[in-house]
Parts: sequence; C-alpha cells; structure tokens
Amino acid sequence: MSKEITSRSENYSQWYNDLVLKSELADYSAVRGCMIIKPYGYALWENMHAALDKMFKDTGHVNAYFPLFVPKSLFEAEEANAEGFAKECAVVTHYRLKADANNKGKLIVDPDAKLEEELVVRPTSEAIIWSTYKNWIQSYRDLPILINQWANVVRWEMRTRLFLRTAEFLWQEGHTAHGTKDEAIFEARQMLDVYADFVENFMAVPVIKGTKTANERFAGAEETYCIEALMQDGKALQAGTSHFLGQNFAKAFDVKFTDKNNKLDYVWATSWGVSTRLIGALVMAHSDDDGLILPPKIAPLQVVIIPIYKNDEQKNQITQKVNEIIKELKALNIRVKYDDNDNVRPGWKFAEYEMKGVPLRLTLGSRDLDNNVIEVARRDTKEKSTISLTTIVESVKDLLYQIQQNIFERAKEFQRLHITKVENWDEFINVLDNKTGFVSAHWDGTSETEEKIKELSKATIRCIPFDAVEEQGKCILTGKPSNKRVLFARAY
RNA sequence: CGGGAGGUAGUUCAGCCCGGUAGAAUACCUGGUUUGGGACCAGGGGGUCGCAGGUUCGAAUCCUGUCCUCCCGACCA
Repeated sequence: MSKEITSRSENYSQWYNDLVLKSELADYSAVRGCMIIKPYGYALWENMHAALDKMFKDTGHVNAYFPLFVPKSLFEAEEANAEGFAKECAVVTHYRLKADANNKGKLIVDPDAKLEEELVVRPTSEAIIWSTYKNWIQSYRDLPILINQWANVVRWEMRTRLFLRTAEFLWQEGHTAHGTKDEAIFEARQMLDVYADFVENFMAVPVIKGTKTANERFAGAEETYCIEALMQDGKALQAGTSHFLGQNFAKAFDVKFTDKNNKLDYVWATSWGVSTRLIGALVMAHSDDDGLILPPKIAPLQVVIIPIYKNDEQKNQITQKVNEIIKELKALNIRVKYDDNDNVRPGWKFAEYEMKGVPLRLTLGSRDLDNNVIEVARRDTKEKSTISLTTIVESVKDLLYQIQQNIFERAKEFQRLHITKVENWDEFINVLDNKTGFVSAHWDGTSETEEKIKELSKATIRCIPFDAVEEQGKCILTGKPSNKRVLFARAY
C-alpha cells in the first residue's frame, strides 16, 4: 500500500477518502454505497457510543430496540415524513429465493414468494415506534416515554461518501412522548444541548446551535434544531438534529392520552439522532496530511509506547520499565498500548500511529533509561520533548488533557475566523467562493428567497442561530427587511 | 440519474493506441544483517487481466453488451 496520502489542499475529497482508508477506520464494501467499518473505526464509534449513551441515561432515557422492517401501510401513515423519505427507501418485496432452472448453481427470486404487503427497510423509525407507542399510552401516568435506540438505518442515496453519507449507517434515534407541548420542546432543546456538549467536549469539534428553516426541516417536524460544524475545507456539516414533532405523529398513529382533568388529547413528540457521520466530522475537522488527529477522550488508543533497543538485554530492561508505566497508566483508565513488535522498525511505527491519530507517543530507548527520561511526542502539535521517568504518569495525564483542549481551541479559532458578516450579494458570493466557511447575512424569511439563493450560490441556510441578535437589515438577495442574521454555507 | 475517469498480483499501478510467453513497485514467505522518523541484501510464492458474447490462427489489448467503483453535478430528513 502506498504510504503517502493526498494533500489536504490539493483535493480535499481525495485526501479525506485516503485518510479514512489508510487509517483503517473503514473500507468500501461490495455493496453499492455501503461501508465496512473496520475494528479501529468501530472502536472509535464504541467510545462515542458509550459517552453519548451515558449522557442519555443521565437525562432520564432508556434504551430499547424496534424492528428493521416497516410495513408500507405504517410507513405511509405520517404523510410528510413518508413523502420526505419515499425516494430513498429500500423495499423488501419477496421472502424466498429458489434454484434457477435455466442456470445451474444460480438463484432467482421466487415469484411465488411475493409479500402481500411490502416491507420498507427503515430510513428512520418514527412510524414503527409510534405505532407501538399507541399501545403503550393511555393516561398521563404513562408519560413521558423517553426511549432511545441504537440501530442501523438505510437510505438509498444517489451519491455516497465514506461516513458522511452511506446507504446504511449506524446511529441512535431518540423518540419521546410527552403530555404537554412545552415539555416536548424542552426535551428537544435539552437533547440538542446534549449533542452540542458531546461534540464539543468529547470530539473537540465546535458547533453552532440553531433552528432549521422550513425548507431544511425534518419531514414531519414542527421545528428542527441542529448543531452545525465547520470542516477544514470551509464546508459546513450538520452534526446532529433534534426535532419537535408537535402532534403530527400522534395524530397519524392515533396516540391519545387522558390528562389529569380527564380530557383526551394527542401526545407531543420529539425525535433526535446522531450517526456515524460524526466520525466523518471528526476526521475533517482535525486531521492533517500526516493522518488523523483524534481527541484523547474518545481515541481508541490514547498512548502508544515504542521501545528502541539493540539487543534482547536492552529490550528486557525497557520492557520491564514500560510495564511499570503501563500499570500506572491503566490504573488511571488511560488506554495504552506497548508496541514491541519486532517486525517493523521504530520509524515505521511512528508514521503508523500518527496516521491513526494516537494522541501521545512515548519512545523509550536504552539511552533514555540511563538518563531516567523518556521522549514524548504530541500528535496535535508534533512537538517532541524529553520528560523525567519519575513523573511520566502525571505528565501523560496532563498532556492528554492539554491535547483535548488544544484541538478544540484550534478548531474553535478556525470556526471564529470563518464566520463572515456580509451586507450584499457580491460580498456574499465572494466570501463563499474565496474565503469559504459560514456567512452571516440577512434574509427576508421566505422559502422562495432561500431556494433562489441556493440555486444561485449553492449555499444553504445552515441554521438560524439561537444567539442571533435582533438587528435591522436588508435581505442580501431581495433587499426586503430582516430583523436578524442567519448562517449560510456550502455544506456536505 | 447526467458528465468524466477507471476495473490487470493482497495493494497502488504500467502494459492496450499498433493483437503474439503476464509486468513493476509495494505487501507477503525464508534466511541473514539491522532498529532514535516508513531499513538493506539474497532467495521465494502469488493473476480466470470485472463479467458475457463477438472478430481472429491467436485477445489484457479490437468490437458489442453488461456489472461495479471513484470523482464532478443533481438528490441528501
């Protein structure tokens, strides 16, 4: 395998692809648009999964699991939702294969095994879950229902990209039912905060919280809240969404409850999800031409230790010392690996672990052992320093913390430098074409204008930020009045 | 679904225009020397040239069809 990856500045897409493949996060599969998540990528996902799952449970949620298949009649019950997803659904029509009489050793779909009702492979689970909630909810005493599921979903997209848009992907989807509108809105906002907290504090990717415009809203939602992240090529990426679904699904699936006053009403709903797409965001937000840069909190490996020796005696001395260090690091729950593989040389290992984004590398040689020191190399800054063996464990702990902070600060600064206020159309296009990033501009609030801007510039309104300040201005396209700025960007 | 590029060893690719013994690098295996930034020497194994037809004495190479992948668009809750 070629060792070099494409440069970030030359071809960002190619660089991203190379990186995902060569860092062994994932691979292409034989199935169109699908992806194989390799053990290293899955270990990363497991760490993300664990952190998120804890946050969900800390906010009162429980996990459950619902079926992969959705009968078509259920799927079509909520019209807006069904219509939104209809053109990207995989559909099961038969339940059996049989030997092909004309072609020995081959199989054909058995025409006699046609399903009476087609099954849609879930692109999202609202339909199947709400048809279930109908049976679970009668009284306000049954509410709220705060359920999350970890699952795979299938969306037959025209064009796919590793992690960012695959035909099948892993995600979590929360589906909650509430007795009041306010409680449901609170839930949707709370979960958006959970996502922002996770993405910023674990993944070290800064995000902007806001509301989607009607055009960009989830099919079937009253309001969609989102977190938007910025990639190093200046394009935006939707990192997570949380929807206030109103009573749309309750009405579509006839989910009513009796309140304290013995009054019958439809329940209020939310749904929220993040997916393996976050891994794509992580890669594109931090990595450089030498490979991945992973934040310590979720890196599968936080520290790698590489020995340098000339003979078995030296190796044994080093290994003995390393084992002491590992024992202490493990006691602090630090994920550490000692790579004493004799088949590859140190230089090879250095490059390999840099490609994989391991935050800290310790190198211990006989020379160091004599001086009671060890070499420490940071992945984020590529700085190398020599540290006393006596305090190494404390130093590692400190450095991991510093790396986590530094990666976030760096990305935050990049984001700050790439939010540009513009006042007119020429500036708008100029920033999108040359500077890239988010563009903060006035918009007249209509779907038509939004659509027109998208057509002319390929930029979409990423969100109406929660912290947008009241300010009089004129729409960059129509000149009509506007009272706050929204964030535009070209996006993935 | 439109435009472009491609499918040959595990991987990256050359060979194709102009038909005639299946190639390189890298990876892998064996032995040895090495080991502080992707080592070196010697030897070795590995391929239905995407698939199906056709032309030809002969096809990786030419023709037709087909499937798949990547890139750029369109689509993307």
